[in-house]
Amino acid sequence: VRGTCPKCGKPNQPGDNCVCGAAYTPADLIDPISVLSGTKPELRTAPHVFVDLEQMRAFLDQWTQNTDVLQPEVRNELAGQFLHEPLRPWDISRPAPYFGFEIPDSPGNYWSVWFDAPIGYIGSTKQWCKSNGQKYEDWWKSDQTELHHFIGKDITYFHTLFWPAMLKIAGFTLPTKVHIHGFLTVNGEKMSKSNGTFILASTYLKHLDPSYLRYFYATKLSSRVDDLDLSFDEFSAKCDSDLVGNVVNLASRTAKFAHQTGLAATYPNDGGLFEEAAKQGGEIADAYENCEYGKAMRLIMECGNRANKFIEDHAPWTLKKEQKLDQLRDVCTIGMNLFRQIVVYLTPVLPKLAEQVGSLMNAPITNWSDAQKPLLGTAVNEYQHLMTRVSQEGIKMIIEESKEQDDSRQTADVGDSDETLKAEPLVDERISINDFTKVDLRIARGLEAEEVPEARKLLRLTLSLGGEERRNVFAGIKSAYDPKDLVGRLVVCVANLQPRQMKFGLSEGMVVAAGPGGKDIFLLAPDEGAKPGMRLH
RNA sequence: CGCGGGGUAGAGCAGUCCGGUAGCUCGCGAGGCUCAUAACCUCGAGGCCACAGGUUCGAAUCCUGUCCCCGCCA
Repeated sequence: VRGTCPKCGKPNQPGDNCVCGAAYTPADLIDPISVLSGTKPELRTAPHVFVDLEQMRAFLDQWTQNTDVLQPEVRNELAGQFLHEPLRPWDISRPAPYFGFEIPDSPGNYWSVWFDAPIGYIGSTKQWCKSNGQKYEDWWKSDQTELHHFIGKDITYFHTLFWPAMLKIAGFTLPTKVHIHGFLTVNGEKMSKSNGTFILASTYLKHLDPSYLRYFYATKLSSRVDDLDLSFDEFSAKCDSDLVGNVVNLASRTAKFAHQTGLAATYPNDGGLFEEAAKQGGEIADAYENCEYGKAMRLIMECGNRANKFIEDHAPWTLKKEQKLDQLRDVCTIGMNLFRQIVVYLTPVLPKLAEQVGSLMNAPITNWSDAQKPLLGTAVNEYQHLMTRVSQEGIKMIIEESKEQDDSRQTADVGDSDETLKAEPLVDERISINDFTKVDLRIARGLEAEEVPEARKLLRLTLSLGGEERRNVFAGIKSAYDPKDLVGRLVVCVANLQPRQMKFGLSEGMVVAAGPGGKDIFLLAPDEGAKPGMRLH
C-alpha cells in the first residue's frame, strides 16, 4: 500500500514511513492505493486474540535485564526498544485464510505463526521422547535442563520476550541462553537471486566440501550480533591458507616420512610446543563454549604456525637425506602429534577431518582430552590429501547454478530419466480437440472406499462429483492405496465412461492414475482450491 | 534529541570491560627453503586507532561533545 504521507503530504510513500522521517501505519495514509491492484484498500474489522504481555512485566524485566541469558547489546536493545514503555498487547491470532491451527475457541482465527512455531521446540522434543522411551516433561519441566536457542536477529523479540513469557506462565523450563546471530550477506550484499548469491545449501554441496564453509563461518563468528559476509575471495583465501597451507600442510610435510618410520615410543623433546598447545585447550574450549568461534580458530591457527616453524627449523627432509632415521622419526612424531592436537581442537567444526586423521594415524579422535596426550608407538598409514584448495571452478558453478534459479526464468533441470518413456512410448497418432473434449474429466471426492475381498487389484469407491451426483467406481489401485486414505481426498475421474457390469458390481467411471502398477500407482490430485465437479479442460 | 550497535594499515578483524612499547590473517616488497597442495620460514613497507576537547605521569582503551555508517521499531 502506498499513499500520501499524513505528516508532510508527500505523495506515493510506503505504508509505514515517509522520506520525511515520519512513521505511521498504512491506515494513516492519505489516499492509500494498493500497488498490486491499483484499487483503494478498504478497512475491515475482525476479532483478534491478544496476550496481555504487560502482565509479565516484572518477570521480563528481571529475566532480560538481570540475568546473562542475553547478549549485552540485545539486553540494551530490549531495554530501550520495548521495555521502556508498557508492553503492547501481542496479537496472536490471524483470520482465515491462514495456515497452521485454528484456535479452538475462536473459530475462523488461526494461531499466529510465532505463537505456535516455538511450541514446535517442545513438540519435537516430545516426538523424540516418544521414540526414545523418555518423558518430555523431564526435559521441559526440569531445572536440570540447559536450553539454548540459536537464532537470527530478525526473530529476536519472539525468543526474548514472547516465548519466555509463554514458558514462564506455563511453568516450563526457561532458556539458559538465547544466542543471536546477525544476517548473512554474500559478496557484501543481501543475497540475491539475480546475482547468483541466493545459494541453497544443496547447490553448495554439489560443488564444494562443507568443511570449507563450516570453517569460514567459524572464523567469522563471535558471541555478538554482527552480520557475517560470505565474500568468496576471502572464503577461498582463508580456507586455502589456514586449512590447506597451515593445518593440513603439517601432515603433508611429515606423514610421508612418518609412514616409513612410525611414531616414536616416547615423546621427544619439542621445546614445549605440545605442552603449550595442550595448555591452550582450556582457553579454546572456553572460546567455543562462549560462542567465540573466531577466537577459537585464531588460537588454533597459532598452534599451527608454531608447528610449521618447528618443521622448518628441524628440516625432516635433510634428516631423511642424511639417513638420520631416529631423528627423522622423532621430528615426525612431533609434527604428527602437533597436527593431531590441532585437529582435535578443530573437531567441532571439521568432524570429517577428525575422522580422516583418526584412520590416518590408527587412533580415532573421540574426546577433547585426546589433545592432552601425544599418540605414540603406532604406525602411520600412507598419506593422501586430507583437504585440497578451494576450487574456483566450484565457486563459479555454485553462482552460475544459483542464477539459474532466478524466479523470472525458471528452469528445472533435475535430470529426469527416460525410463518412463521406454516403458510406455509416446503415442504417434494425433487427435483433434474434439476427440479430447469428448472425455468428460471431473474433479471428484472420495466418499466411501473399501477393498473388494475377492479381487486381487480392486478397490470399490463412491465418488462425489458435487451436489448429489455420485459414481460407483472400481479402481485397480489396491496394491498402492489404503481405502481409508481415499476418503475425503480429491481425485480425477472420467465421468462419462460407458458404465460396465463387472463381477463385483456396476462400474460407472474411472479414476485416473499414473505409473506401471503394483506399489507404483500415483493418483492425480488437483492443486489447492479445486472443488468436486470441476471439469478438466 | 525514538532505540541499539559500530568507525583500528589496501581488505577482513583482534585489542576497549581491568589505561602502560598498536597486533593477527590476507594482500604488497625483499630474501630463504625445496619436505609439502603456487606450500612453508625470515625480514620489511604500510596506521596521528573517525574527529575535537577533558581526566591522567601515561588514552585505541576512561569521560564529554561532534561527524559518519549499519540495524531495529511487535
